[in-house]
Amino acid sequence: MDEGPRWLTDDEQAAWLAFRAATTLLDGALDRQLQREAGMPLAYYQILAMLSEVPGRTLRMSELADITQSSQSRISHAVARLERQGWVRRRPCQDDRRSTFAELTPAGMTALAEAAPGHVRTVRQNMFDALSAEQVGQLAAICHAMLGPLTADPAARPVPGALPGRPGPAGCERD
Amino acid sequence: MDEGPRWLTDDEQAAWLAFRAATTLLDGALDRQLQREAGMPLAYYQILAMLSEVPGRTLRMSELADITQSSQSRISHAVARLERQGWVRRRPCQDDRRSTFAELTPAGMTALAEAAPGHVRTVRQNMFDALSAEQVGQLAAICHAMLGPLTADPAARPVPGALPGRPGPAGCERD
DNA sequence: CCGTCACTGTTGAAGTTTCAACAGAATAGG
DNA sequence: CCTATTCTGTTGAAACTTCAACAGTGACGG
Repeated sequence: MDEGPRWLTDDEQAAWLAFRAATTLLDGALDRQLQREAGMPLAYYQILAMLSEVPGRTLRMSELADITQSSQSRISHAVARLERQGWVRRRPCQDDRRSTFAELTPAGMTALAEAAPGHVRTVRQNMFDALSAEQVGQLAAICHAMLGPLTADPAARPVPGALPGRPGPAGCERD
Repeated sequence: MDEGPRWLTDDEQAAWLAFRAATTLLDGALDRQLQREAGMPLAYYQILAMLSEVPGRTLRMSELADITQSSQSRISHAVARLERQGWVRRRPCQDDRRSTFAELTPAGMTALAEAAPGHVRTVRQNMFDALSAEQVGQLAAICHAMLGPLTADPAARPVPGALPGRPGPAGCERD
């Protein structure tokens, strides 16, 4: 017989509330700082950041969606806006004509370079400056433990149809 | 002379990426589960949950905004929708006619009670089941450490000029 | 009393995300 | 070859959040 849900213990409840408060406030602080000083929301900054760290500064739309833990639709809308702003350019993929490349433009690279210091400063102030080196390690371990179920559970992933594992064989080569 | 921003160390960078991924995926999983099984987003569930845990199941709008770490505008829109749905009722405040009470209705209490088990199950599956008791304690300590700067920095709070402490005895000491 | 300022909450528009439906292209099978 | 299925990405509408402006109320000082 099912006992009903196992509610959270007092310790878990306390951790949960603190976790929710901290992540919510941090997200808001990062978003507001970037909007104010760089004119872009955090989600768009992360798109530019991911593109900047990849050879050719180019990724397929679906790779971008995977890396940023967001849906294809969201990426499509976001890249459309970043393209209007001149920070990203779309290019067709020759090997697989279903795919589209998103490429960071020089203007986008500049915008990212100007936004990065303020962003890192905000992350430091609200997170790492308050943590010991030991706590940083603990946090990494905790987050990796969470990523297990989170990446295994299909209901936890943004796009319903996606398989648990990555597409596997890399299809497209860039440039 | 400014050294430029202090970039993240490799350890910090690794922790940061894992933290971002874990919190983003967890948020999405919780939101999708509630939307699917209870027809409400996580933010609205939390409003109902906060109201349910308070004597009289009633809070002022601004208290609700503080507790849920959200803006007054967001609460106003959200309560408007919850009211249309019959889960919350607005009542005028006699003592201070600027204020408005938000009261959880019996229907809202029922909806919350039906949504709670699935929500707790999702939290367990994606978080606490993957963590040891020791890690739960570490996480709580880490989040409390982050809440220091996050609640101190006025730029980190949703509404500019809001009070630093909730029911704090010192309240608003500002001149 | 009056004027000024702070506080509370609402509103509408703009921006972002989600959702469902869709189209084009690759893939597998008969 | 032909068809069905899957993959990739886009689109428009609806939902949610943010932002700026606003109205009503309370608090304070002259």
